[in-house]
Amino acid sequence: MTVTVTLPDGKALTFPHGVTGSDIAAAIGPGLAKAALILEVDGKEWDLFRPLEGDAHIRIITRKDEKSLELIRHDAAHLLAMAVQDLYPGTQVTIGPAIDDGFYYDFARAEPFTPDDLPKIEARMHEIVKEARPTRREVWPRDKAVQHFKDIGESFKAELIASIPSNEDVFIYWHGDWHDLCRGPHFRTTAEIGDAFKLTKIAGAYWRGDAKNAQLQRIYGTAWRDKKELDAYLTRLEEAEKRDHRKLGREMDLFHMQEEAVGQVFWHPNGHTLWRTLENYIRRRVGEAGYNEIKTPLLFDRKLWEQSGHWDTFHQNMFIAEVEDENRTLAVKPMNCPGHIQIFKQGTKSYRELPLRLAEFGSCHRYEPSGALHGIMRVRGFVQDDAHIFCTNDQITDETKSFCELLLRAYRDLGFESVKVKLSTRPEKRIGSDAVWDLAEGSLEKATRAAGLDFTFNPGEGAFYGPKIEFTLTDAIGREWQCGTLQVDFNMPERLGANYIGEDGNKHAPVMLHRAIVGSMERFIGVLIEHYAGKFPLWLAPVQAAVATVVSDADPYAREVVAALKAAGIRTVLDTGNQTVNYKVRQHSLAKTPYLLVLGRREAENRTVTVRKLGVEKQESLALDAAISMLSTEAVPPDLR
RNA sequence: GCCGAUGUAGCGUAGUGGUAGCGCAAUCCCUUGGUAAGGGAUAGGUCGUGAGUUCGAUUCUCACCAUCGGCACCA
Repeated sequence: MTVTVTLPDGKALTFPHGVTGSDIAAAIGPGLAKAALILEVDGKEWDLFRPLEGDAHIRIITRKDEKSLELIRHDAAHLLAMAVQDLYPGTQVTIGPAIDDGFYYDFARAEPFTPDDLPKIEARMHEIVKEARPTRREVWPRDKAVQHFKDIGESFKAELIASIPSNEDVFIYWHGDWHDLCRGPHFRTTAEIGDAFKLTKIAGAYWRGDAKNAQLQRIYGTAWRDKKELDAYLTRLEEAEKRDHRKLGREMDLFHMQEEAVGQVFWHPNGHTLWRTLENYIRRRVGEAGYNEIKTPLLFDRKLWEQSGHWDTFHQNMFIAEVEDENRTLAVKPMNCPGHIQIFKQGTKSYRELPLRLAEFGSCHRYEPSGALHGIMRVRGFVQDDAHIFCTNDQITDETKSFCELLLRAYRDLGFESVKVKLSTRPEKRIGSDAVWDLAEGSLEKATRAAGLDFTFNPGEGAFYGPKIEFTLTDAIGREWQCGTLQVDFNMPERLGANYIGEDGNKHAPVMLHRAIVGSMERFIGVLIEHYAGKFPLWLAPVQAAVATVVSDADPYAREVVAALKAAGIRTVLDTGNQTVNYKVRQHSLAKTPYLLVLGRREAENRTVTVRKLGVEKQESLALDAAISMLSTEAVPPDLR
C-alpha cells in the first residue's frame, strides 16, 4: 500500500503507507525538514508526526507562512499552561486559545497570580522550549477522558469534555509528560515555538464567558515568528499608548474628568471647539439629507419608560430623579426614541408626511457598570447624534440606502476609509412577536443588500425592539471602533401609540428607523483623537494657527496678523512670550498646532509671515494676504469645499 | 458588578515608621533671540478619603472612592 501526495506545484510523490509530514518534508529536502511546522492535508491542518490516512493534496507550512502565527500562538498557550502547572502545582487548566497578536490561558487557582509571577512563568516557558519536549497525539473515548480528568483533579477540563457528545472520540495531546485535551494540531516539539513571545498581563475572566460562573485567572501573552516581529509589536503598543485620548486630552487641554462627576466629561475650550466643529458638520450633512433637528426633555415620567419597555429591561441602569413635593418618579433619558415619538404624535400625521426624519443631538445618561468606564470612550453622560425616521414598510429600503450613503460619506470626510458592517438579529430578551421580527429582519437584510454593503451576521445581538446594522470603522493603527448603527423597529411606535393616516383612510403604526452616524459624540471624539494622534486636519483642529514673535519689536505686527487671521475665521493664538524661537517652535509643535507663523523684524517690515507646517521643517515666507487665503482654503470643512 | 494593580504639587516621577525631594509647567528677574528646551531666583503638597495599630502613619492594617488592565455588560 502506498500514499500519493500532491504538492502545491502539482508535483506528485509516492510514499509507503504510514508516511508522516516529517517524512515528506525530509524527502523534499533537509532545509524543509527542519523548517516544517505543520502539514496541510486537503486544506486541513495536520500534525507533522501524524501518519497520513490516504492520498491527498498537501502543503507544508513553515515559519515563513503567515498561517504559522496562529499555530505558534496556540502552541505558546499550551507552553504557558505547562509552565504554570510546573511552577504552581494544583492550578487547574481550562482553555487557552490563540487570539489577535497572541494568546491567553485561563487558570483556576485559589491564590491570585501577581505581576511578579509573569517573569518567572516566562522564564520557565523558555526552559521548556529548550527542553524540546516531544508532542504525541492520542485518541480517547470521551468517557475515558472525562473520568481521567476528574481523577487528576481537572474538574473544568472534565466539564468541558463532558459537553462533547458521548459517542465522539476526543484528542489528547502530550508534550513530554504534560497533556491536555485539544483539537490540535501542534508542533513536533516545544522547541519549534521559538523565543519570540512575552507574557503581557493578568486578568480575571469568567468560566465560559458567563458572569454567573466562577471567575478564573487569565494570563495574556503575545507570540510572533521571530524577535523582530515581537519588537515591532511592542513598539506598536508603545505608539498606541502615545496616542491615548486620555493622555492627549490632557496635553492638548481638550477635556478632563473628575471624581465628582464620574463618567462625565468637562469639555475645555479647545475640546469644545472640536466638539462644535464635528457637531456642525453633522448638522449640515443631516440637514441636507432631509432631517429636521429637534430638542427634547431630559427627564421623563417613569411611566413612559414602562410603556416603551425600557424600564423592564434597563431600570437598574437608569438615573432616577425625584422631588420631595411631587409623588412621581422621573428618569433621566437613557435614549431619545420615546421623546421623538412624542413629537411625532403631535397632531394627526398623514402618509404624505412620511418619511419623517427627526434628528437630535440628544444628551443621554446611563448608569454604566463601573468596570465599563473607559476615558471618554465609554461614559455615563453622553450625546448621541440620534435620529429617528418614521416611515412605511415600503420606504425602509430607500431610507436605509440613503442613510448608508450619508454615513459612509461622513466617515470618509472625517478620515476613515475602511468600514465593516454587521447585521445583528433578534436577541433572547425581546419584545414583539416572531412574525414581526421575521418582517423586521427580512426588510433590514434586504435593505442592507440594496445599499450594496458587504456584511456579516451577528446572531442574537440585536436591540430588544428590533434588529440592527452596526458600522465599525478602522483607525490609523488598525484598531476597530463600532460607531454608527441603524435599527429597524416595528414595536416601539405601536407601544407608544404613534400612528398616521394611510392612503386607505385608516390608522397605521409607522415603522421607526433608529440611526446614528458617530454614535456617541464623546466616544467618536476619543476615536478621532487617537486616529489622528492629536494631529487633526486643519478644519477640525481646535487651534489652527499660532503666531509667534522672534523679537518684541514685532509684537504690534503680530497682533495685527492675529486679528486678520481671526477675522478670516482662523482659530489663532498669539505667542509674544519672552522665549527663544526654538522654544516656541517646540511648544507649538508639541501642542500639535497645524500652522506656526513666525514673525520678526523682516516680516514686520515686508508685511509677510514665515509659515511652518506641523511636522515639516521647511519654512515658507508668504505675503500676509496669501497666507490667510491659503489657510482659509485649507480650513474649509469637507462638505463645504 | 467581578478579578488584579495603582493613587505623592497642574503634569511626569523619587522616597521614607520621626509630617517629603527632583524635572517640566507657573511667577519674577536677566536675556530680544530666526525654527524642537537661553540663564537665574521664587512660590506651590493636610502624600485619594475615612478609620485602626503606634509615643508618632504619606509609609503598616482595614474599609470606602476613583483610575488603570481585563472579564461580564452596552437600549
